[in-house]
Amino acid sequence: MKLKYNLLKEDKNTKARLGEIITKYGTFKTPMFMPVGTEATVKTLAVEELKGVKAGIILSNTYHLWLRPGEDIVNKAGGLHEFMKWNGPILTDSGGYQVFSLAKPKDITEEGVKFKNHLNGDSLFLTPEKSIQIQNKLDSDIAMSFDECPPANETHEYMEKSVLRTLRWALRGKKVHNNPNQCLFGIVQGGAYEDLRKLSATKTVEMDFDGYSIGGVANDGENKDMMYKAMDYSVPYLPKDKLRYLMGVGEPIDIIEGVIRGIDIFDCVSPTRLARHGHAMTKYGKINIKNSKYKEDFSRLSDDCDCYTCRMGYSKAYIRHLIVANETLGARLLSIHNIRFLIKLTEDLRECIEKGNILEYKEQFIKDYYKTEKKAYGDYNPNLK
RNA sequence: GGUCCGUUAGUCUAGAGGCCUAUGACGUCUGCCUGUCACGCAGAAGAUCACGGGUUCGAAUCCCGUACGGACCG
Repeated sequence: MKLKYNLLKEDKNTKARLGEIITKYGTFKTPMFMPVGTEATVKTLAVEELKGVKAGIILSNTYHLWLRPGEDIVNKAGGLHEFMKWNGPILTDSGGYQVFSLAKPKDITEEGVKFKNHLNGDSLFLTPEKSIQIQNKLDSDIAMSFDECPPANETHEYMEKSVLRTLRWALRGKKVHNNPNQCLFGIVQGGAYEDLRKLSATKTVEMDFDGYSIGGVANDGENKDMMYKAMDYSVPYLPKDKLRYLMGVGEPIDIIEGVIRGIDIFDCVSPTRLARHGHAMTKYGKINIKNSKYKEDFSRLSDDCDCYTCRMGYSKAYIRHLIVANETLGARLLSIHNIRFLIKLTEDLRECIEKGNILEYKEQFIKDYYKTEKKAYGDYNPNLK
């Protein structure tokens, strides 16, 4: 059975929407944040812990599983769900993002992309067809089209060429897609160029995918305007009855801005990577647990957090000790906390859509979060309907 | 008691008269991380080169003495 999206409610004041996804592996509400499980594991977390943070769906990665252990082994295991014992929905990224970070511009051709295996330097070639075939075998619930993911600051000339190629690649992938249990999403590209986002979105929608994502926005963290424009220029052309996915985005404010702009699901490595690097996300900004001021701070990470780490009452001092001592439990406790923080954020946003107060929520969130967060949150537009 | 060896940031260390306002690692401190090449990356602080004297234009570096540590001999 393929996934089904039900639009449950639209916000009166913004483009935010409440929905639900029904899959063979369960149902979850949107907006939703997807933890990233690149190597068929959300780093440091066991399946029980993933359930504990109330993850509705996770993301895994075509590129990594292709190289190791290989899609055939995953297939023999009975597919990705059975292999990793996660019986909830899974989305697989196409490998586009990884490949383009490994490839040189000259190695991107119409046929596909030549690049070096990051594990052993072998020369590899990935095509749209190959990416989809691998994903078919991985047997994820949602496969992503193989797209080119150029930096948002590329020239209009290059971006146009790239958008057109990504459209041709999407069609090629769609033609070979062959897994009745798996749906396939198209990806809108075009950087921050209004005409190209429109072109990319309308042409991708014409191909009639099971859902749509907006890509190419998580390349430049400094420039939030570009990200917001990319959404504003794409979303109007996406059908209301299909899921919308903003790829790679996971800063809390960006999730809020995304939901307000009509996005349903997000993914990001930040909660787990930040955790491994010793940071905890809180409503008052993120904290660096390695800072010496937490040495004797026996309070929990957050007073109103319902994650396992906080419920247990693990203190900042203890978690700091674990991170400093390079003990894996530290990364695990922080990963649990951070993922739960982002999923809870999407739960709050769902409640806001029910109540119709998402803009007030955003204002309050910014006040709290950027009170301590040093990085300034620049101009933003409420993006009213 | 004698002979020899050693002593450089919190720790281990590079150093053989000018390239030393002293190297590197670990530790400490701070920052960064947005479809994971990522338990990673960047930066900072931290040393009167054991102490005192001497040789020399110039000493962490050579000489003498002292202290401390070690080895061997009485």
